[in-house]
Amino acid sequence: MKRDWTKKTTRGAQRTLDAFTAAMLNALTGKPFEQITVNELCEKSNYPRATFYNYFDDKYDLLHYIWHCLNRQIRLEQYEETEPEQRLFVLFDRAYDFIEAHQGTLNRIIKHNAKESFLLFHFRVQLGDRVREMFDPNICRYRDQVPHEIIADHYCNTVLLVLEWRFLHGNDGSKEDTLRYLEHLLGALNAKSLHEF
Amino acid sequence: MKRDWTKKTTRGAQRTLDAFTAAMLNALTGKPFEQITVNELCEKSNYPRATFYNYFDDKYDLLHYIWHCLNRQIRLEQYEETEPEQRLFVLFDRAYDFIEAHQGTLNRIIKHNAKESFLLFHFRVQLGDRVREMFDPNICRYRDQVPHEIIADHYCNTVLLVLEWRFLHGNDGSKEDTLRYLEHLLGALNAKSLHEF
DNA sequence: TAAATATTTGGACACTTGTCAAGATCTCAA
DNA sequence: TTGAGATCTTGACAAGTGTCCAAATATTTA
Repeated sequence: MKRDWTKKTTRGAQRTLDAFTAAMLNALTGKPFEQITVNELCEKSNYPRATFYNYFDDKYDLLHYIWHCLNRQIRLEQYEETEPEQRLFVLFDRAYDFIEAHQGTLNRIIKHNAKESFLLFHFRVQLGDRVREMFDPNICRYRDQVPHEIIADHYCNTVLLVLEWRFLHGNDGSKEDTLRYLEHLLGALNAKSLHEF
Repeated sequence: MKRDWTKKTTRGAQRTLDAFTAAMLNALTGKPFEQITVNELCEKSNYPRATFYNYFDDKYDLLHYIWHCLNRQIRLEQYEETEPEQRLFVLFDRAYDFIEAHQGTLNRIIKHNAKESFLLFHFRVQLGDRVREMFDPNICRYRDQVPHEIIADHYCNTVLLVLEWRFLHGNDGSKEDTLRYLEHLLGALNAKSLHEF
C-alpha cells in the first residue's frame, strides 16, 4: 500500500489506477492469479513498470486495492437506523445483490482460479472489518454472554459462508433459500436477541 | 505439491523434508513469512536451491506441507463412535489441547506474523476438509433444512473462530469459557439436533 | 505567463525465482 | 559383494522482482 486509498486522487492518478485495475481483472479471466506478472499488467495497460511500483508494492497489493474498491460499492450506511439483528440481513441483502450483479465477471475469474481460494481471502478480511463496525459493543447486547468480537466475526463468517456456497461453489438457488439457511444457522442468537428486547 | 505427502518417504527424503521444515519454523520466529526467501531456507538447512524445488513448488508449498504434518497430529479417529453433535466437541477438545501444547512456538511465530493472517489460512482449509468428513451427509440429520456442506463448514468456522480468538488474538481464558462461547454460538443447531433424537 | 514544485517515466542494477539435464548417491535383488 | 535402476543433488540459466536515479512531463504557485 504505497498511498492512502481513502484519500482523493488526481484525475491522472485515477486514470492510472483504473488502467491497472482493468488489466488485472482482464488477466484474471484468462489465467490463474499466480501466473500473472507485473510485466504483463504493464503491457496490457501501456504503463512502465516504475509506474506500477509507484502505486503498488506488488500484484497482491493491486488485488487488495481492487477488493477495496469493490467493497466500497456495497453500501451499508443506512444500517444505523436499524436494529442490530436486522443489520445482518441488510448486509446479506446488499452483498447478495452486489455479487449477483457481478456474477458474470466472477464466474470467468473463478473458472481459472477455483483453487486459489486465497484470492477472495482479503475481500473477506475487509468485509469483516466493516461488519465488526456494524456490531459495535456499545450497541449490541450480547456482551455478558460472548465477547462482541466473537459475535461480529461469527456473523461475518456466517453471511460469507452462505454467499460463498451460493456463488462460489456453483450452487443454484433463490435468494430466499439462501436467506433461510442463514436464518437457520443463526437461529439461536437471533431468538435470544429478540427475547432481550 | 511435487509429491504425495501421504505416501511413505525414504529415510533420506524424510531427513531433507525435516530440515526444510525446521528451517522454515526457525525463520518464522524471526521475521514475517513474506520476507523469508528460498535462499535463506537453503542456507539454514545446508541444501542447494535445486533440492528445495525438488520437494516443493515454492515457500507457500512448504508451509502447506508443514500444516499438513501438524494437522495429522490432531487425532480425530475415534469420532465414529460418538454422536454427530458430540463430534464437534471432540474436535474442539483435541484441537484446543494441541494448540495449547504448541503455544510457545505459536506465539513466537505470530509475534512477527500478526498481520499475515493468511499464514493460517491453509491450515483452516485442511482442517475444514477433515471436519467435512466428520459430518458426512449419510450420518447427519440436517439434510432437509440446510445443505450438509454448509453445516460442516459452519461447524468448522465456528470451532476455528473461538480457537483463533483464544490463541491468536491474545485473549486469555479457560478452556471451559472458550467451550461455552462455542456452545452459545451453536446453541440453536444443537438444541434442534438433540430434539431430533 | 513563467518559475517553482511535484509526479511520472525509462533504463540499469542487484537480487530472487523456478527449471533443467547431468552427475552423485542410495537401494535392493542376484 | 556387486551393479542396474531408482532416487537425490547440483550448478547454471532465463525470466521475474523491486529499487534507484536522473531525465521528462505535469501541476501548482506567484
